[in-house]
Amino acid sequence: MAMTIADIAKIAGVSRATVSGVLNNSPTVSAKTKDRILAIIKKYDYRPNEIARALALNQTGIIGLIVKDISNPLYSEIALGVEDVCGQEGLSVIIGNSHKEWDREVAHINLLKRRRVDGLIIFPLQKGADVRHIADLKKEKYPFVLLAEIPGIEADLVRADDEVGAFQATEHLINLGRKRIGYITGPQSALASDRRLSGYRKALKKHGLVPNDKHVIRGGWRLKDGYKVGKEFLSCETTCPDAVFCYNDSVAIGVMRAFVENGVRVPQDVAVVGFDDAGVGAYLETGLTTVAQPAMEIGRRSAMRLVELIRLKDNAQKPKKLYLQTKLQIRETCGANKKGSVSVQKK
Amino acid sequence: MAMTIADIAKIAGVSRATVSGVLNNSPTVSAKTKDRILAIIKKYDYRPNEIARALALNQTGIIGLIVKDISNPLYSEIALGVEDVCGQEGLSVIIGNSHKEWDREVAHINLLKRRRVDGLIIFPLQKGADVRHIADLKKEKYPFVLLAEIPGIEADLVRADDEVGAFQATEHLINLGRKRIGYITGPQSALASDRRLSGYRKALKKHGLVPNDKHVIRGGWRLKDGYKVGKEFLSCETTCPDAVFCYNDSVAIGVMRAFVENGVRVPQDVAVVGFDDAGVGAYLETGLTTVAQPAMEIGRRSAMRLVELIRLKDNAQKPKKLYLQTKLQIRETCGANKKGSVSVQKK
DNA sequence: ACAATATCTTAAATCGGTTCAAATTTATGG
DNA sequence: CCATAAATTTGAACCGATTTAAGATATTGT
Repeated sequence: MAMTIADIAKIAGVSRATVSGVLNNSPTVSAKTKDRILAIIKKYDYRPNEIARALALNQTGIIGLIVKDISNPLYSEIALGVEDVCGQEGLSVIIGNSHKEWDREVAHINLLKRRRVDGLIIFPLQKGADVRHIADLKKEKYPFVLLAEIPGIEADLVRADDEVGAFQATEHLINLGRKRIGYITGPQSALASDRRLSGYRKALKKHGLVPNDKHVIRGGWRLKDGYKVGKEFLSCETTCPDAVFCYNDSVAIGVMRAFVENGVRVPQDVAVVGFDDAGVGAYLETGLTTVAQPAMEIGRRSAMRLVELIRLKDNAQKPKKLYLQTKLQIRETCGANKKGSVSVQKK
Repeated sequence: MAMTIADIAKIAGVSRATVSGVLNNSPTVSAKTKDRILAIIKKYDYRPNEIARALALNQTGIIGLIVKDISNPLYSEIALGVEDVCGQEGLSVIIGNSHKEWDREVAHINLLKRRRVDGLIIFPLQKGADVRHIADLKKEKYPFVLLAEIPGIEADLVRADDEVGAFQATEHLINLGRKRIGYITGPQSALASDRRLSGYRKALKKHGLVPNDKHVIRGGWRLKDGYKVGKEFLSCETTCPDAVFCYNDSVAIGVMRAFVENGVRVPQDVAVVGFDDAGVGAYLETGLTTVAQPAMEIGRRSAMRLVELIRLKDNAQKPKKLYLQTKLQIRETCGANKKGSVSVQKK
């Protein structure tokens, strides 16, 4: 088996306490013994057992991150940000996928609590779900940060400012001279879709455009949802919009496909704007203009906040809510002219 | 603080050993006391401390997964597969990003060893790197599975069968009547690129086509690498290929972009095939034909193998190497006809 | 040189579980 | 009813670290 602190102590002819002192560089151990023991530790390649340490210290140095699906670029980039910050702090990250299933979300949280992780970052199920497990976290003062609001629960939160993002996108379309701007919503359960709708409406209002109910259509989150709505738009010629703002990029691509198939040109006839900028937009022949989520930054900031909560211990203070700026990524589906050279994304 | 096994024991009026027996449903504890204690556990919402458990059992129920960058769709899908299998086994997964940096890879492995994770799945740096840390794992009989070969180290491995994948893609191009088929390589350090080149060559050979050195060009892994090579191809008209097989999808998209910009039509003038099928191909206007990596399956199988290694304990047996089948995903850049009413019209 | 301090080291308790030989209780059969 | 076997339960050691009061050594001032 691996070396233990006792082995090192015996070899060095000191007590375990002294070795422990060296490991945690306590100032009370003399420089001489410290160096001597350090040398021994190195020589025998001794690696302190973090499990034993965690038990004694009552902290694991591990946090949990629960997302719906790590293979979704949005979440994986969030994860990257989380891991980045945590890595710097010496924390490890356990990832759990809820797959949008309540049972799995609960099971993951329970397991992570048993593992005594120091804190949790959770992208929770939202509307209509039983959220007692989250409420419990709060009651137990377990450090955690949410990546999406849960109605009825006041907790630390980090997310993109959807409303402003949507507002800016819509305003951009208006400034380009578009008059009949449509919005394709996300799935019913997505609060973010409601907020984006709200930003969209505010922009119309500000510029004196009258919202047309026919232009707000329930969509979804997949390409085919957008495609379907695109066909719908085309069927009623009189009200066909000259610009479409979409819940996300997949929907935007779907709606574009429907348009293009029917000879409707993007952006000449209809401009299109997506949301998320989740990796695809830049690869399209006609680059997709989209509201970029600061996904990496969401990950980073939520991790930083979580670290704060963990350090604070006595977190009696009020939860902080952080709304990060989106960035309108202008490409060819509206705004930018098609250029003769590749626009190479940095990153 | 949270309840401990001692608290439950006291409440139930039994010893800690008995409660422990209940938790691990040992057959020696009577049904009656078992039910009674179970009720108490539920009532007080007692959650056993997995840290203490890990210390006593000398196993953590955690595994480590080290990839280059979790925000890369290929790796995030692998991660999904790993987490899926591990979840079923009650294992948690710690993810570490090496960012292609040797230091980080080593640091992650070291930390995970200190955390006494039960095993590791590693996508390692390859060519030219110091791999002693991996060799050490083997020496210490630490259970681990690699997702890419390391020259000189015999270890358990799960990866896609690049060579066969490349062979099939190339053969497909040949069967479509293409005669001058090019290959754009990946970065120098990628062993996978060499294997794909080899598959490509075998296919040419099998069908009696003479390989042309001008058609194998060093590329890279980014869109702009492909774009650059595309321009190169175009500059020497006489040797311009009528089909290009690319190291990955990004390169394929880059080369397509170069072609399209110069009025060369895909697939009519030049067919293009990518590799990976990492999420983008299906979203393009002209769907990208590509060799799909079984990423999820790679994750699943590597996790399954790791679980085996962990269970086996005495893993004196020979490492197993698993090469998973790729799948040629035929879309419009070669092979499939564009679906829908509109054919590929110039804009 | 000696008492008073300042430095360093250690023994033992603790964290919250598991394990197993030994002790206790219950069941069986003659 | 008692001896014996079978079924349960328990006490104490253990996993590998940290922590702190107390003990040991070294240093200082006079």
